[in-house]
Amino acid sequence: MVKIDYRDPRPIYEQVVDGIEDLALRGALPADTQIPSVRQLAMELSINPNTIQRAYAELERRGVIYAAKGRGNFISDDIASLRARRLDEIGAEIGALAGRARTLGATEEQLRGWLGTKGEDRE
Amino acid sequence: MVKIDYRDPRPIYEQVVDGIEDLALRGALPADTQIPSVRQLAMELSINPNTIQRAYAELERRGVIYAAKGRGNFISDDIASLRARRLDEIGAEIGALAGRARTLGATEEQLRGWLGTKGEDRE
DNA sequence: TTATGTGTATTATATGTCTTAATACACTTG
DNA sequence: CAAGTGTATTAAGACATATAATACACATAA
Repeated sequence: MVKIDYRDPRPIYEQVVDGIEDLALRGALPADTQIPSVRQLAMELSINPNTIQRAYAELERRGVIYAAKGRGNFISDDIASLRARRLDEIGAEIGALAGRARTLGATEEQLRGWLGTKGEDRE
Repeated sequence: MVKIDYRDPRPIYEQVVDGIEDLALRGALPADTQIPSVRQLAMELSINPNTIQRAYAELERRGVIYAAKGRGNFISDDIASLRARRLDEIGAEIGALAGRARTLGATEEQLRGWLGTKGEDRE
């Protein structure tokens, strides 16, 4: 479901949040799919249930999952809008990095090259 | 010289490091320019000298400044290579974000648009 | 109804990072 | 020699993270 990297300086709960959000936004977990229970995932990852509880609370706050007391946690409907929002954020990050790169003297060719994979026009 | 933003979740010493590195890489502080002493900058920013000490140690580790005991701290020569390295890092970040954006369904047009300012070809 | 598995909330403890505080010492310069 | 530098050390507090141990309400299947 998710993997924890203990060399990653980010807190565990954040890695869990990002991991599940990633699966949801990519469509790997369709809407209304049930995800592991708090205790299940804690067992699987060998971490404390409270840590998963915190991660799930954050995922619910973000609208990635919804909780049904006594039944479990499920992937939210309307992942599309979450995906769009996330793309906006990524776009803003890329824009900021591009501006910073230009400040340091990067050329437009470099910038386009960093985007990779398409429109490369190699000589 | 540098400004601290207390709403910024990053530690103070890190903000100082990034601020001075930025000034150096942009060329705002030429090579061999003396920067404020540990105690001076601490006074100016109303923070503890130990925090500046830590920031300067990190800047020296990165090669942005060099220290001369009893005299002060100075901007390093060969800022050019540091700038190049930083641009490589930014390029890698942009590449990663671009890949992630494609995974979420971003179009090449979107990606180019996010780079901003040039080659927009607006209709 | 009961048992089991859910989500949820609470309190306590331990650990690590960040920051401040207070010194101390070696070095450079006027 | 005095003042200003870098540098190192020890202590304390605030805060975030994670674990531990419960407790309780709800849903579902036996």
